[in-house]
Amino acid sequence: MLSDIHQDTLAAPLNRTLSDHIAERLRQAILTKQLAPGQRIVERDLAEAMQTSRGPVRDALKILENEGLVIHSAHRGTIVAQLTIDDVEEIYSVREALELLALRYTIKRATDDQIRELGRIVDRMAEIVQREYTQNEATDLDLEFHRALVQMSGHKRVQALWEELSSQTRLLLLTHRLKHPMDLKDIGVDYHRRVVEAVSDRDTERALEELHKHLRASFDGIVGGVTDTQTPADEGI
Amino acid sequence: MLSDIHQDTLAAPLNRTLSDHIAERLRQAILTKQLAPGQRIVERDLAEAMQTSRGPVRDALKILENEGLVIHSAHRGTIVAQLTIDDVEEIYSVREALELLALRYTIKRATDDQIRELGRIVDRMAEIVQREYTQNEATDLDLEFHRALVQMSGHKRVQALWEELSSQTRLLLLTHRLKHPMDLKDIGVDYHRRVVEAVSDRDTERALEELHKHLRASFDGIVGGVTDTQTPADEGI
DNA sequence: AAATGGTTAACTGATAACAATTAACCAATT
DNA sequence: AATTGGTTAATTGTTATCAGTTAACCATTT
Repeated sequence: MLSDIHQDTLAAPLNRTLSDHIAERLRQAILTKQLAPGQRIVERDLAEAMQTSRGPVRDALKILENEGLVIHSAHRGTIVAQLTIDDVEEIYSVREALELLALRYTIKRATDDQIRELGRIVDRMAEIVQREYTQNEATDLDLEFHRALVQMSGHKRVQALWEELSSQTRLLLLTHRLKHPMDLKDIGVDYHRRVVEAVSDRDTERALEELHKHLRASFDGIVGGVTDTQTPADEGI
Repeated sequence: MLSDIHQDTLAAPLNRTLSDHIAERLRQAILTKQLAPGQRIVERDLAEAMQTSRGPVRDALKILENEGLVIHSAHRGTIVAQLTIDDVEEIYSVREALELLALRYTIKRATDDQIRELGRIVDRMAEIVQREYTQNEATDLDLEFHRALVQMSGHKRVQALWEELSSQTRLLLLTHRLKHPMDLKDIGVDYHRRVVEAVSDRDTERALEELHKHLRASFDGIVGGVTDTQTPADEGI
């Protein structure tokens, strides 16, 4: 019988190409600061380290370049991107524009079931607040909420652009929160809850307003009081 | 003397790599419908046609994939993208979100000189309206205005994302306008003029409103009355 | 006739070798 | 001392070749 075959066996056609693997490993290395901002990435060395050839490595670097995690210039090579305070503002402003647009579509298109799913993500945030949690967990759950919101819009281009930005977002959130641990109650639960309620009521204006307030608060929490906009984000925030 | 050297000699460091050349030629081929939507692109054949090897061709295809002009899936190859009415709505909604965001920054940051430059683009539109002009010229000038607006924002990420979208925008504008030629007065001059005036007055709310009205009118001009959202844009609009 | 299974041709994914460019270094010059 | 010019090592851009995957085709079976 078909149903005897485990779901995963069907769902995983092992379609991922070698470039995707390498891109994922590199992405993790950058997010965990094993590769420092500004550090040079040499294709041959990386290929050797990954036990592969330069072709897939070049493809992987192209992927990361699109995500803004590395910067490439012709004949000169590739370096790990450095985020300045200006970049943080850029990332947040674009994120807000994309998420507000997505929200309009989500309110129009999401089923009640999907919106309940959104509520369950917030419930999980409320749960882990009660016990021990790492900033890593908190950030993942935070992003999971926003990703779900964008996914439910059904807007393919917004989804794609948001995913491109998400790596940079995660990088700057982690960078900041590891230095200045935050109470998840402040950054997440309440704001998110209010967004879900407005979406559930299909109240577009209120939902847009709540999401705007949340993102603004999150942004202020990161750059609060910083004036030197040229300093790399590692030092400056 | 330095000034004896012609400007172009300095400005063109011949930095463009082969991949960029191929991407540009392919882009033109797609925009001029020499490559039809849905048509398969075979790497080896393209390399031969371009008198080069598959490496640069693969790089070029990655660039076009980012711009949404082609679609690639692993082991199966690359095809020229087909735009449906749904895609047109997606492109316009994202464009609007990005351009409205850019506009806020442009009003804050652009110098009076830059704003006058914007006015001169509108003047050129007004001029060619008086004489013969092709839909191609009209579309280029239209996009040039919006590009300038986005460039003046100084917002690197919005600039990059807008450029990614611009190829698709140009494709759908040309596709439509070649079938239904439009009077440039309707699509451009007046709307653009009002945006420039609002920017010149540094009146953010009015500028946002005018740009919104312009984009909405442009969108309606394309999809007006179409209900079958799945039909490829070539047939449907 | 429709569905299944095996076979093959076409094509992409990956590797390895070669060519072109850059940047660092040092000597010579102003 | 700063600038220019040539030289070289390191690294990327490009080409050429091999390996793995897909999809079309045809024979076979139900």
